[in-house]
Amino acid sequence: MREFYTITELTREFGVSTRTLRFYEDEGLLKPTRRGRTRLYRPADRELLKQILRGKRLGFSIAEIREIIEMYKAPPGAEGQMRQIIAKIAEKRAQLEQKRRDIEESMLELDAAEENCIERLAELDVSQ
Amino acid sequence: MREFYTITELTREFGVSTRTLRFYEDEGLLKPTRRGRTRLYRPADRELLKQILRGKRLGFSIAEIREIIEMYKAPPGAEGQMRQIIAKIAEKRAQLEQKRRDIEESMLELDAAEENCIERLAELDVSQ
DNA sequence: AAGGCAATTGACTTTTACGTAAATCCTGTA
DNA sequence: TACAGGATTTACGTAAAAGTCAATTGCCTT
Repeated sequence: MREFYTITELTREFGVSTRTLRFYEDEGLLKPTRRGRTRLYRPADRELLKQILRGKRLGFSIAEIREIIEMYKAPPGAEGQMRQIIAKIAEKRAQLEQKRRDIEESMLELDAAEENCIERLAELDVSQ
Repeated sequence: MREFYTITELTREFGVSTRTLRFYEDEGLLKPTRRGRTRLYRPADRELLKQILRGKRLGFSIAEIREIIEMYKAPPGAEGQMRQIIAKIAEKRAQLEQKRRDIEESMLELDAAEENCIERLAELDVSQ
């Protein structure tokens, strides 16, 4: 595994702009190290970016994604702290489960629409 | 099944504002009938609203949702037309499948994070 | 008929998530 | 050393998706 990625390497790999990566940094989502002023992303940063983009595809806002990330990297704190995080995890899981149900229902609708189309095609064929 | 719903009934049922419903109407997503100037939503409009909100939860933009809706209500057209719609359906299905994969990966991460928390709690217990 | 309340319209504002442009700064190469 | 090509910073711009506010308007009730 490579030690570092430049900003443009990541933009090419993931199809995002440099502006986007810098924006995520401003928002506290990414913290690449620097050589002088130029950003160097390590494999861990790259994994984090993957997580961020997954979150985006699922419709989470930057604020929500930040919340998740900070949840993951919370330091091993006191018991109350731990229990809070566990509660947050449960909440996120519930959101994902809702999305999962939404997907299944949407899939069913697509299936119905497709069958409809196919039926119409068959009718067109017959009437020829 | 009721014949009509008022705008506020729907806002209460789905937790959206009247402004939102009017906005969706401006955007061509909903077309409630009218009694005078006041909007009356029929069960079909209510179902459509459900679809819209599902789409929103999954992170689709208004434009994408409009595309899906118009796909569903496309008139039975010529063969080429039908094949185009089928292609669009396949595309949407692929998007949903991507989201499904994203959810599964996110779930795994939540699982790992939770186990981590539980482990730490156990350690705290022991050190007491 | 007057008052009250919900609904409508229209205009302006806000927030989010970047895009875009300009000026500056390195850095390797010829 | 000159310079071309990226990278950075700063600042302003913008599209999407509503929120908010104000002025009416219609309808019911007393």
